Amino acid sequence: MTQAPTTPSLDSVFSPVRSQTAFEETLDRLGTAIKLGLLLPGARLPPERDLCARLGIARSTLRQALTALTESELLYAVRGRGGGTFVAHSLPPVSAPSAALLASWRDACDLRLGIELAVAALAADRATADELAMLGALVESMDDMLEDFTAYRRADVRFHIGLADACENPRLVQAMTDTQSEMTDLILHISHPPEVLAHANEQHARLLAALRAHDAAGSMAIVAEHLHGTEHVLAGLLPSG
Amino acid sequence: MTQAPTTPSLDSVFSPVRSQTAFEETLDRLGTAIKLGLLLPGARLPPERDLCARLGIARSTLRQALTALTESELLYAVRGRGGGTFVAHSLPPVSAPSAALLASWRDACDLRLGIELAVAALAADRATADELAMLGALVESMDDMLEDFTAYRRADVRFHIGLADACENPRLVQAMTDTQSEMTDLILHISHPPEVLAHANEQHARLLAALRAHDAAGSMAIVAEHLHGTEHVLAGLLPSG
DNA sequence: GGGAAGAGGTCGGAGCGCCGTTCCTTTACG
DNA sequence: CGTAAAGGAACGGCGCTCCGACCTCTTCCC
Repeated sequence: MTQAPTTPSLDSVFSPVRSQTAFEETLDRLGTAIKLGLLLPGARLPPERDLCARLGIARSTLRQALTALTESELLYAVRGRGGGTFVAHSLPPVSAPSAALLASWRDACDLRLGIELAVAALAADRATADELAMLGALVESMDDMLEDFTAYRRADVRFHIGLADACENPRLVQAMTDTQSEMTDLILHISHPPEVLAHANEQHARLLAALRAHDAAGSMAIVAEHLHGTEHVLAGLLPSG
Repeated sequence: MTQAPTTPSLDSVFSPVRSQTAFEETLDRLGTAIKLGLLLPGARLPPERDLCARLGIARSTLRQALTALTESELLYAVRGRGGGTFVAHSLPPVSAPSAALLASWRDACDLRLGIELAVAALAADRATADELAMLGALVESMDDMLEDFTAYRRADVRFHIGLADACENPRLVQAMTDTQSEMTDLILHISHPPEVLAHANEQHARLLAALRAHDAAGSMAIVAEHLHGTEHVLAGLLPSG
């Protein structure tokens, strides 16, 4: 029973099935949203009883995650009526990238390339003038953040997720969020001089121009260039390759 | 506490966390691999004791999945030394696409676009001459399958996963497998006249030529065209949009 | 012929994650 | 001062999963 020509790897079929628990997944989702700046410092989460319903989990499970995040000082809770759970105002320093991530960040970059290319191509068709205007305002505001990398990075994440949002496809938004989160530990740990940020933001502006012109191919080319830039920066500054 | 400009959807952060069980995931993985033709009719699975180790689950859990697949007549078991679990020779007719899939297939197409674009771009750099030769042989053999859509589709899946394989990135392979599996129920349920298949296979050949020339941009353009083709076919033949 | 080996098939118990419910405590509002 | 709205805490139960030992069938090989 020999395999047909071009035998695809069955390794992927027989690779480990590792299902995260509801607790782990919740912890990851909320922690990532905070680190990415999707949940801004001081923001209030929905009440536990509402949130657990939206997440489709039991309140006790949700509380495990919230407790863990509180102990990590990413959240704090205020009791009593009008209270709630809030994102901490001063976040702890980001953790160093894990060994696993250092070993596989190139693979993650490949996935990111796909998502960003699709988003660029689709947004060229689907983005409304309003959405493009908002993204344009964001890019302009980023020109004033070149000295504050944390703020710049938060806006950068918003920009890329905003592009996905303009595609009207929740799964693309999710995929974009995932890739951004996977790379952010890496990105936050290497130096980004203002000139580099300025150059990157110029690419943002050029991308918006291409999107306004409904130029899918041009948008994709700019995005590819944009990603190659960060990839080279990472390759140069991270241990080994 | 108003949101910043270009408020990205927090819906994705607070959307349900639905963790599949190990049983469900295993069932899905194996069932999909069979339906996609990754596991050919008559192929023998690894012994249960080996397989559960590779999958990282208990043997009893694996057996639940195997039993379910046997009852669905996708597998059959042979006892005794030299026995094993085998893929059925005559597979049951594919199930009709679910309502959920019919409602969201366009979203799935968007994801597929991303994966295929990334694979095309990266394979233009990374595919070896050997890999391209094997894929070329596969494309040639597909010219003889224009009348047998089941066989053609199996080879088509192999081709696309083979491209991902050439990128040397297991995660891309996995992503490609996922997208192929998500669309295959749809694709198998609409008519594909030989002329359409011939045209699609010409695009395969053109793609290989572009890959041989290390022409990433050209490869991406061909892939985009290729996917738009099937998307239009689907749009024309599926209920509503 | 008779093991030994290699395969699927069966059972029972232990652990744990998650759920649902109930109740408590704190605080603000009227 | 009571009610409402929030977080905080405890308990019982269920289902999934794991582990391990054992059984049954079939073939190979001495």
